[in-house]
Amino acid sequence: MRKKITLKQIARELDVSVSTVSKALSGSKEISEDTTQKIQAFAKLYNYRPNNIALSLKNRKTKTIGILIPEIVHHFFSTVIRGIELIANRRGYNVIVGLSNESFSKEIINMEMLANGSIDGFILSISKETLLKQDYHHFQATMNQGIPIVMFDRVVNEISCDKVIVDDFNGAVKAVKKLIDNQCKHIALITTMDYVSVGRLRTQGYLEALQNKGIEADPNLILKVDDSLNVDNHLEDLEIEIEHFLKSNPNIDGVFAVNEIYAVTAMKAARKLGRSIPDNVQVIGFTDGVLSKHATPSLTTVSQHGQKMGEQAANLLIDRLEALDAESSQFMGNTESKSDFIKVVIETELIERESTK
Amino acid sequence: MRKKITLKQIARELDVSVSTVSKALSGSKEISEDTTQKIQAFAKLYNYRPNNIALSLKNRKTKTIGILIPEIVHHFFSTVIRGIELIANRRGYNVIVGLSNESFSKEIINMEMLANGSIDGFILSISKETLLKQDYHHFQATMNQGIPIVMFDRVVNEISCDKVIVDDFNGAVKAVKKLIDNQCKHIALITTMDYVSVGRLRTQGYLEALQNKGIEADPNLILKVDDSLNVDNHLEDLEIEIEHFLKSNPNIDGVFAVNEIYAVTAMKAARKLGRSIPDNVQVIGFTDGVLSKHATPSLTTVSQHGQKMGEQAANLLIDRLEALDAESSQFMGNTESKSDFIKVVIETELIERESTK
DNA sequence: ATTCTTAGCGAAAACGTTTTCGTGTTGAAA
DNA sequence: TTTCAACACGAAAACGTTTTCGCTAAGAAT
Repeated sequence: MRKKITLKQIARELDVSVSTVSKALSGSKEISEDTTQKIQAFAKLYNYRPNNIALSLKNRKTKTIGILIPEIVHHFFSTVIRGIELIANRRGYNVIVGLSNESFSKEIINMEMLANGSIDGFILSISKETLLKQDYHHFQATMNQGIPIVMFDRVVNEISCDKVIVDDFNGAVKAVKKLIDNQCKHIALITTMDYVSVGRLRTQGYLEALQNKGIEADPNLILKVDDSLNVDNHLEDLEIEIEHFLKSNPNIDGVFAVNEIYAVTAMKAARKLGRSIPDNVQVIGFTDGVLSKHATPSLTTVSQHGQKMGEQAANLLIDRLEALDAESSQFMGNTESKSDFIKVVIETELIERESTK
Repeated sequence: MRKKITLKQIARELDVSVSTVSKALSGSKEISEDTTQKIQAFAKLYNYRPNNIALSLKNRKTKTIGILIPEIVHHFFSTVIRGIELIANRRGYNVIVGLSNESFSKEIINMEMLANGSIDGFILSISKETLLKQDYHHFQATMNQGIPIVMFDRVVNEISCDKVIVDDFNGAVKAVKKLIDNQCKHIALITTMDYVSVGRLRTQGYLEALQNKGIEADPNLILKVDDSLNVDNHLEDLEIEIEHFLKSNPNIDGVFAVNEIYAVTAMKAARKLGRSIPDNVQVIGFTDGVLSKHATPSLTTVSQHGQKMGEQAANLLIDRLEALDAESSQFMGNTESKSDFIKVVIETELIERESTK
C-alpha cells in the first residue's frame, strides 16, 4: 500500500534539493554523474512518475481532448471515438467523453464542465435539439476563450472552426445512381426531418441523382420519418409507418434509406408484403454498421468511414493545439492566427451486398 | 477573445487580496457585504469559473473516473459507458476512456497513463489477452497505490475489488430451459473458447439446464469458435463454420449462441440449408443489441442490462471514493478500511421475440 | 596572489486554488 | 483612559512540477 512518491520525498530521502532531483531525472548535465545515477536509481526503485495534474497546472495544458457527442450507443459515433482515441493515444493525448443525449442544456453543461481547464480542445457533433434551436453561442464562447473546436458530421455554418464531414450529398447520389443503373424505375426515399443537416443533404443527393438521369421525383415516394420521439417506443410505429408506405406505393422497386434502421425495417416490411429482395425491391442504406453486415439479406450501404473521420478530427485538433503552442512560444509576432479553418470531406464508399442486384 | 480570468486578476483589478476574492466568492462571512457584492458582481461579469486543474492539485482528487475497456465499437460496452456517464455526471464526475483493444500491453500503458494523478478510480473490463496471460499485476499495483478499481463483466477472482457481473450462468440456464420447454430435443451450443470467463459460464449454464431436465449433453452439438482472430476477416469463416456445423448435425432443432453475431449467423445458415425459423429451428442469443431487435426474424435474447451494469459500477466506485475521503478526514482511526469488497450480480432477462415459438 | 571560469547545486517563482493564521482597526465595555 | 472582542482583510503555506537565477568552491589563467 505504497502511495505515489513525489519529488519532494525523493529529495528529502536523498538529502538533496527538489530542483536537483527534477534535473537529475530529466538528465540535465547540470548535475554530476554521481548524483544523477543515485537519484535515477532511487526513482526507479520507488517507481516514480511525475504527477500529471501538477504538470498540467504548470504547463497550462492538459494533453486531453474533450469529446462531446449526442449518443454513444450508436455504431457510427463509437467508430468515430475509436478513431479519435487511436490518434490521441498515439500523439500522447487522453480523451474524456461527454454525452449530450441530444439535449441542448446537457450539451452546454458538459462543455462548461470541461472548459474550465480540464481539456485543451473539443471534438464534437451537435445535438439535435441544438440544431433545432439554432443556438450556437456556447460554441462561440468556448472558442473565444481560446479553446479550439473541431466539429464532425453534424456541423453548422454559423461557427467558424475546423470541420470533418462526410460527403453525404455525393454518397446519396452514388447510391441512387446505383439503383437507377440496376433498372429501378420507382425509387423511394426514406429520410428524417430536415433540421439534421445530414438528412437534408442525403435527400438532396437523392433528388440530384434522379434529375441527373432525367427522372422526375415523385413526392409520394418520399417518406419523412419524425424521429424526434424516443427511438424505443418508436420502433413499432416505424415498422407500421414504413409498411403502410410501401403498401400504398406498390410500384416501388428501389429504396434508398438514410440510415441502417430504416433500411432493414424497409426490407422487413417489404418481405411481409410478399416482395422479395433484391428481386422485386432493391434496398440501399446509409451508415455501414453491424446491421448492414448481418442482416438477411445483407445490406448494400454507403459507408461513412467513421473511424477515419475520428482520426482526421483528432489530427486536426492536435495540429492546431501544437500550432498554438509554437505560436505563443514564438516571438509573439502576430503570426496571423486568423489562419483559416480547414474543412475535411471524407468520401463515402458504396459497399455492395445482397440487397441489390 | 477573452481568456479565462483568474482569482489573481480579479484581486488586482479590484485592489484586494486573492484570499479575499476566494472567500467572497464562496460566500464566507469573514468578508463584508460590500466587498462580497462587488467581487461577486465582477466575477459574474467576467464569467469567472475556478480552474479545475488547480482544484484537482489542491484537493488531490480529480473528480474523474477512468474507464478502461477492450473495445468501444460494441453495443454492450457502449451501453455500459452510457450508464457510467449518466451516474458520473449526476454525481459530479467526468469520465475519461481508454481502449485496450483486447491487448495486454495497451491495457497497461493506458492504466499507467491515467494512474499518474489523472483519475480517482477505475472502472474496467479485462482484455482477452490479459485473461489469456493471467497476468494481473498491474491491477494489483494500481490498487496498492490507493486507486480503487471496479471491474465489470470480465472479472477475475485473483484480484480483490468491487465487481459488477451479469448472471451469465443463470441467463444461459433460462435460455436453454426455454428451448427445452419449447420442445427442442437437440439443442446446439455455439460458444467461444473457454478463457473468457463469460463464455465459460454460459457454457456451464447450457450444460446445467440440460442435465436438470435429464437430457444428456452431446459433445457433437457444441461448437467452440476461435475468435482470437480479427473479427473482420473472420466473418466469412464464421459463416462457413456454422453452416458446416448445422449441416453435419441435421437433427438440431434449437440453438443457443453466446452472442448476437453467432445467433444471427446461425439463423442465416439455417435458412440457407432450407430450415425455417422458428418452425424447424429455434434460436436464442445472448446480449440484447441492435442486431437482435432488427434481425429477421427478430431474435429472442438474454438481455444483460449493460446500462444498469454501468450505473451500478459507477455508484460502487464513487461510493468508495467518497468513503475513502471521509475516512481520511476522520480522526484517522483505523476505520477498518479493509472493508470487504462488494460483488453485484445483475440478473438477466429473457426477451422473447420471433426466433422462438 | 589575484581574478576568472566553470561545475554542481539550491532557492524561489510560477501555475490557480483554498485555508489557516495572523494583524490592524473599530467600537464597546471596564 | 485602558482593555477587549469583533470585524474585515491580507500573508503565506500547500498541492507537485519545472525552470531561472544565484551562489559557492575549486581549479585555471594571469
